Amino acid sequence: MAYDVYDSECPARAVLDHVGDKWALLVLNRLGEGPVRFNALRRDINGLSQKVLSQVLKRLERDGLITRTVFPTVPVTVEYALTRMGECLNANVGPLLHWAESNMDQIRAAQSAYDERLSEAA
Amino acid sequence: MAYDVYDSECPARAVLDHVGDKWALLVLNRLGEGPVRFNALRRDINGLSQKVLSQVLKRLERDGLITRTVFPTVPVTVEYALTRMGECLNANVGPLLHWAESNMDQIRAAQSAYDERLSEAA
DNA sequence: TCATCTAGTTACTTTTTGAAACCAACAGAC
DNA sequence: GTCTGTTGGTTTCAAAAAGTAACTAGATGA
Repeated sequence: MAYDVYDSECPARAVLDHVGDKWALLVLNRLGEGPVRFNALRRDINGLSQKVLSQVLKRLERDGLITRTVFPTVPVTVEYALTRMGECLNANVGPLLHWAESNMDQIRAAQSAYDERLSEAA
Repeated sequence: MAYDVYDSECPARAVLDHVGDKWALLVLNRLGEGPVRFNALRRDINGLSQKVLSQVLKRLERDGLITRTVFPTVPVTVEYALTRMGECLNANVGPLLHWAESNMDQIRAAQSAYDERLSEAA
């Protein structure tokens, strides 16, 4: 393996900086269902601001993970979609998000137990 | 599905905030190879500061993803290891990091192409 | 004429991050 | 004895990032 995410100098780390980001994960996953327009992404992903969304989209486009298509409608509409490489990545992202959703009960139990142990110790 | 990562009010989003973090991904993945001590993690994961590492470890421990074991040696040693749930999560994290490493060539090509298009347009 | 839609950008504030110093407690070298 | 290095952290402070809200343009509908 020529690339190593554990090495801060390795370009793979730079990509991890883009991909290992909660907003990027949500955007990728949302695009996995098909092409989506800018404002639709913003509305669907609760809490995502326009500024951060446009930054995330630019990074993902630069990395070749998504495409940006402008339609000359009035007003102009812009559609974002996964590239083949983006789809390939998303195949690994989906399980991560799905895992979070399906293990929440166990996680919440662990958090409660942890907090209780802390307050007992104090 | 009772939980929804797209909803900013959902606890699943809070967990995504912990898990969708480059440092947490690297820590989890490193622990996937077996228990590791604090300073070993810090040394192995290039660029990770003590402060951030201790924050990440606390969050992951609270979420029930890792265990923290103190050995009364001199000086004291602390070992971190994945719980069963952590291992389960890591099964989804590994492919993500591996994907980044094995697709770097294609990503770098996309970045170069993107940058060239930008400079041409300017 | 005023508000609304599109997809962003810009300015400002607040939060988070990262670098470095510091802590205690002990072992071994000098 | 005291200087260095080890352990696993916490604290402090400056810098970077993120969030909030306002603003852009150009056409549509009320």
